Amino acid sequence: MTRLSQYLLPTEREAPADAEALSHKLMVRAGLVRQVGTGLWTWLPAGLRVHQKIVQIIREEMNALGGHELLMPMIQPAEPWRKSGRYEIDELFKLVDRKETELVLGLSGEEVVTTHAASMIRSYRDLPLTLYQFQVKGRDEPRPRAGILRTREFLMKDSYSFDRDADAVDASYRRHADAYAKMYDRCGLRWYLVDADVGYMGGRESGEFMAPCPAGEDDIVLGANGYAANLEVASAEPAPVTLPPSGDAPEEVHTPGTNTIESLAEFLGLPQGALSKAFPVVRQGDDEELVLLLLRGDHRVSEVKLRTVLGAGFRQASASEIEDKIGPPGFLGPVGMRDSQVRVLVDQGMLANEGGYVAGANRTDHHLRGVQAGRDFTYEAVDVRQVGPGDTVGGEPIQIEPAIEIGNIFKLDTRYSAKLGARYLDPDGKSQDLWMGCYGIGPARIAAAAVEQFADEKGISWPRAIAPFDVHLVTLGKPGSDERELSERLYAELTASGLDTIYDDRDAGPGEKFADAELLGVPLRVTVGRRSIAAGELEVQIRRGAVAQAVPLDGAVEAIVKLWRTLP
RNA sequence: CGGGGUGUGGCGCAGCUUGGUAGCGCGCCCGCUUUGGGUGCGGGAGGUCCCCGGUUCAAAUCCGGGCACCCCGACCA
Repeated sequence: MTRLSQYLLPTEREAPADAEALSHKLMVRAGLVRQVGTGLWTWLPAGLRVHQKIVQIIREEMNALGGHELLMPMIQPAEPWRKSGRYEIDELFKLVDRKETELVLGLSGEEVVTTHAASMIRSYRDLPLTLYQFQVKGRDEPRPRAGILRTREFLMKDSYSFDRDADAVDASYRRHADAYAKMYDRCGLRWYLVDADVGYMGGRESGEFMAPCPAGEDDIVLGANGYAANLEVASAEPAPVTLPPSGDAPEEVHTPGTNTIESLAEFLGLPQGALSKAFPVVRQGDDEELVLLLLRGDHRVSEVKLRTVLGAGFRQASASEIEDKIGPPGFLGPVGMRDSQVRVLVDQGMLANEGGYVAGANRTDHHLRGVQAGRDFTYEAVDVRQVGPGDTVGGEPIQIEPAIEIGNIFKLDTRYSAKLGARYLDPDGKSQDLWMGCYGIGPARIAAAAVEQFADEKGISWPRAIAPFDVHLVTLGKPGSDERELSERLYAELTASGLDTIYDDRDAGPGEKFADAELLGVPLRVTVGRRSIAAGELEVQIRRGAVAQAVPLDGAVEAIVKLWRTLP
């Protein structure tokens, strides 16, 4: 029973002044969510219905892939986090109880589930196994933002697969990817599965599910033949650049005061792409190493790709390190370095063009013209460039779109099982590490993405599978009127037909009721007014596109049910 | 963590420069009115002006400290 006169749906005419993202504004205005503190939100009744519908879709698909639901605690002992090496993560909420025991708020569930696996999974006969839960996750985010999009506490479905070996992990991973595809399709979203960095989860391979929309925090790169990748890791062919011809050897030129790419390009009258940019970086770790990275002057470094290439974190080299081993900052190049042992990495975006680049001469106010990799210096080719507009994949220009991350899947392999001692006996009776995968999905982000993707100037337009209600019944009649009597009957019949119906029986004007209905975004609006009675029909409006149609009163409920089934 | 901004009734805001009994629109309550796009008229309720301290006869306003929240960046399964 959902009569608006007795329901909590606090709609607002104006968005909170500090809201920026469309989903943030609309979800607050439509009375779906309310803020409690930075990154902390309450789901109000109508919003919770959306959330629960999404949760149910996810649950059904998890069960269909053979997953078993369980529920693990959100408050967890710190010890397994120390063992896994994740206790130091800044986002991890740490707490201490009255006995001074160290605890954490789970930001995901690997530590606990792997601890369980260690004690409960003994034999290859117990495998494969997939466990999942819906549990609140806590994260001490450096910057919560955009309403419900990045919060410090949120419900997440996290699942974990346990297998015998790498091939079996691949199969579990594939099954999850397929299940996720079904979930997003059922939720009515536009989405992509993209290549991604593994981040602090660690592991061999990961994929991110991304819903394109303006409020997206990430950028995704889309190209020909289904190419899709997070901008952080994307690869593409750069737009070519015309280089001046190279002579037999580099030629030194006097370039006073040109210690930036812009000033040098201007001084020489060349495009920035004809210059080479030098990045001296130090690979971090026990065996720190200074490396010189070269990139086309008009290209940018992807820090994520560089980290992958180096196999470790890195930092900018200090001025003294640069002076010591390469040359004067601002005029660095691969030829004539003070220490010829410095490794030179060349981004492959530089290698595709004929001719010679301009590079620093390792001498103040001087550069070299006509420098060619291989001929003039030895190098390793790498791909560390951040792709950009104008690049191509398979000959077609790429597209770059902002997107919300709505799910993530990882092949963890033995990264957690080895550290937490989760092992099984194989058919030969030998003890082996368990092979794992983990898979996360956030219902709140699916809701926000749906709002972003389908809203119009009047409000939200939910995909029907996750709408808070199926039908929004608006009565324009006063209590006691014929219209009201008809509305009451329709409300009962619609509800009996299985449609979740919200009934606007408030004592309010038509404009207000229509505006609220459009803001809330229920897929079908049924209006009952004097007109309806007179014409013997109802006005039924499809929210998406605001298309109205007349439905004869006779058999109206059946017609509405039928129409509803055709909606996106 | 760096930069910028904001805290005044449920929401959106003015007032602060130049100290003097706190205001507007919307919403809310009551009555009448209106009933297919936030109708009109009348009456009314509601505020520790973020907090603490200071200056002053007097502080929303000036000074000091703190807190909260937002945006950009860094960061971010």
